Amino acid sequence: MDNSDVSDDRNAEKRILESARHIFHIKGFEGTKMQEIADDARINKAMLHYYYRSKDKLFEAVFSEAAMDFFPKVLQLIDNDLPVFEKIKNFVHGYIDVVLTNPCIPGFIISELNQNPERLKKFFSKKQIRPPDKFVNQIIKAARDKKIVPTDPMQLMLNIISLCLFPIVARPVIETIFNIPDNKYLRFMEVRKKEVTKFIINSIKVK
Amino acid sequence: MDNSDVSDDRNAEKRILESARHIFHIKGFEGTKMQEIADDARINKAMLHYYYRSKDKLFEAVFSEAAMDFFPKVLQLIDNDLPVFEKIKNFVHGYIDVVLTNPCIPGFIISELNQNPERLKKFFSKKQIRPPDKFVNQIIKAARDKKIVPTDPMQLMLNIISLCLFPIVARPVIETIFNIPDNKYLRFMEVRKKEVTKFIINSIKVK
DNA sequence: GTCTATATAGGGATAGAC
DNA sequence: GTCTATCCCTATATAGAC
Repeated sequence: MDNSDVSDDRNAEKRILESARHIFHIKGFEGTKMQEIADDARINKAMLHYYYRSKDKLFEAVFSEAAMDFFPKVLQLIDNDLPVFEKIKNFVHGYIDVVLTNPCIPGFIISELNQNPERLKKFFSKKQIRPPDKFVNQIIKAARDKKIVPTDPMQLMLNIISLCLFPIVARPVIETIFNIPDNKYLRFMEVRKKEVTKFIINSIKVK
Repeated sequence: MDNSDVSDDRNAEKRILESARHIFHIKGFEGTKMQEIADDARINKAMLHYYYRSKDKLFEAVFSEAAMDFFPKVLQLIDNDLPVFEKIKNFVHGYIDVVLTNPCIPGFIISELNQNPERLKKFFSKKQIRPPDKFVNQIIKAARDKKIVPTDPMQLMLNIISLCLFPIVARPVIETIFNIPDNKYLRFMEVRKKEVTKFIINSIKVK
């Protein structure tokens, strides 16, 4: 079946960005060839340069888009008014869900940032990411009220994110050493949502 | 200062592998150019092909070396006869120490494996990595003895590894969003060793 | 806006002298 | 074993017709 017409009614510029996104996310900057993007968008290679002057510019568009989509979502899930244990459950479930809809993005961002750490600083100075004040205050207050044990909010936040993201970023490694077949991984992450939530709350809750 | 002679007395083959390791670890397969390796090894490009027929072969050497160095160390630290809480402390501290001596390797392995998941399967079938039986049995027994809460050993192991590795793999991201200057990161990881140990033991310990 | 053709450079690999 | 020179292909980018 050929679904050319389905895509063709969106304009070329959008199709290019879509293909670029798809391929850059999987193969990274160096691994991606302009020809491959052109083919995927069913368009001529020259068109890429017509719309986005260079490979760098096209990559920049894809990268900012990913970062802009990614960081605010963490903040939104962690920096709200839910009570602390509910918030943690909600974060773990919600965050894993969100990431699983675009499972390549975290690895893409991390890997490209290791190549070129300046990229993020440039991005952050433009976009101004604010610190998670509500979360920080909430953790300090919960400790004062003896609901949780004294905890550095930033270390806790890093723990939560590590537990959610690492299994997705390192998926191929984990599939291999834990011998999980590819088609069982989603199910594994479903189970993991509950495990991680329990693990975190267990650790900080005062009993 | 020129330290050519210091390195020159080791033979070319070793120097090449050393440079290849260094550059592949940082830039990955696609990002690495043979010329750059040659320059770094202060040797001619043709020599690379003389010793290691192709870029693929050279990469293969570097990758297996990294994997062979990396996976057994996890096993050695987690699958021994220490008592459970001591083992966890020992693992977190020892593992972070080991990884920090080669901080690029985890990201290198993860990222290359996302590009080509077959690589690890090939490697594992050769090298035969055994499962961490001692650890698994220990966790089951500790739960039976009510020393820890009932815990899936594999989920626990994944939790521990996530907490240790993610902050190293995602270092540039974390430095930026937590605003940690580059020269403070080692200190941050020192603090983190204790935090993570506490966090894990707190979570599973029966009080 | 879209295509073909082509310029230009870079990168992997080899031939062949020493 | 080590070097220079070179082959050949691929990749980014542009020129110019339509």
